[in-house]
Amino acid sequence: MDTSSSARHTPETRSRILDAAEGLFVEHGFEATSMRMITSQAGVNLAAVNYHFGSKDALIQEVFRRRLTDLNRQRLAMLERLESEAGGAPLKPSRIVEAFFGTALAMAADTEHGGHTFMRLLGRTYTEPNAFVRQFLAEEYAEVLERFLGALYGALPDVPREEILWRFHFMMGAMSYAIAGTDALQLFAGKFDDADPARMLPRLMSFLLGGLRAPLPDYTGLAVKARRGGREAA
Amino acid sequence: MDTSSSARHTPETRSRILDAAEGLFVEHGFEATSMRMITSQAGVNLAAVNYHFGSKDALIQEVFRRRLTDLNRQRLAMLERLESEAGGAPLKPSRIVEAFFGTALAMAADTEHGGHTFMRLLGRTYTEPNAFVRQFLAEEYAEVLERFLGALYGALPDVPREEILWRFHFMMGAMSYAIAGTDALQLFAGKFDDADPARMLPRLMSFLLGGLRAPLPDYTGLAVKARRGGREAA
DNA sequence: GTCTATAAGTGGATAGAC
DNA sequence: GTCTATCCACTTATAGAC
Repeated sequence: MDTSSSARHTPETRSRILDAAEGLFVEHGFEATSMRMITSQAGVNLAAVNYHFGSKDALIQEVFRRRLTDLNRQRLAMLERLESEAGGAPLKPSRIVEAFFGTALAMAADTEHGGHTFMRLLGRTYTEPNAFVRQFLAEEYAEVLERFLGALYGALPDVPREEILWRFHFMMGAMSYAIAGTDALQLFAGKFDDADPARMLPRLMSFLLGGLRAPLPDYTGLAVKARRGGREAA
Repeated sequence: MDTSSSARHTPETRSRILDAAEGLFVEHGFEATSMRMITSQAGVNLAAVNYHFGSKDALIQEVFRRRLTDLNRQRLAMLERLESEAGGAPLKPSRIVEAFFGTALAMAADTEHGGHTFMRLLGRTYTEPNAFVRQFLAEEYAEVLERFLGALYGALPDVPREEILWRFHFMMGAMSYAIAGTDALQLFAGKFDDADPARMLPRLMSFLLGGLRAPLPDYTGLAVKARRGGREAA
């Protein structure tokens, strides 16, 4: 944000800190990453973080804002292009899904400029315990989420909105694991022969669309009251 | 609350600590949860954790082991029952998926004995940065994962194993978000009208099976280079 | 803008009384 | 097994020199 001409002498310190923080947050999480780790990784002085960002929390926020603004702008632009091309007609669900998740996967495929690192971080942060981070993320996402859900409601008029909502949520979970799984997860470690990022998009898209267009669930036979305790053996 | 006023003997100190830790880990994460928070929530002395478990890391491990052993035993028992019922014939994919994810959702529906709390924690922990936690989880899951993947390979002989592997991974992501989403996520906050846990199983199952049985992705037009590990699927 | 030094506080872990 | 009192490594954040 600081664009004063006198600050020209150290133009990199800010972004060096952001890059270092991004990488360390992915590797260790927010709490386990100390200011000392960040500044030493970035090759800057310990006090620089507080000078440039004010606090650790503000730094975390800026790590997300810097990339998320761009990602969500891309998403909205893509959706608007689809809508103007369709000229009032309902969009194909596959195009909507691709506009939302394809942009994310494109960013995740960029290993050179930190996009991959960031998307791993983002995927995990949806379920982040830190309340302030979740709150901030929800605000950053509010508009784009509203727009894409609205587009899906229009594209799938026969599917109850509640189901679309849940399925969109499931899709976000699948995507997070898709990105995390290529290198972060130990669970499937050594099992994947083919983790080519270029194949991830068609791979994930098939799965997502299959799930989105699946037959609606059958709720008949469910007790009205929620059952609890899975212990029972019929 | 206080059961005995005379003797401060608390034979259940261990489990009180485990319960408190489980809840606080979900709410704040491992790093942000201090021993002092845990012991004060459990109503026991600070030193009790180190006496009973040895260290904070060992406590974390025990929080998982206590429930995961049971969950995975249920899963394997369910799978074995399916296999013995089928008598050598290949299983239906839907039954396999239900055996794995249905047991997890049943545990997540149990809000009274902490199952719900634990499943939220578990879902997040697959992508946990803490290496020691991930490693431990991978070991706990090794057998059950091997067995269920094998069953799916047999049930879907025409689908390349690599695709099944990825899709299973996607399914786990969807399930994690399904469980987390009912109360942890802020992103969709206020949007869900119907978060009835009893409806979650059919809801999620439709999505998962739709994704698992989706048409295979079309890789034509993608560059074949940049593959690692070298094994080519025929 | 960058640095050193330090303040003010929290973390996990333990020794030793009971 | 449970408790108190404590150790000290390590945290974020800041004051003030350059």
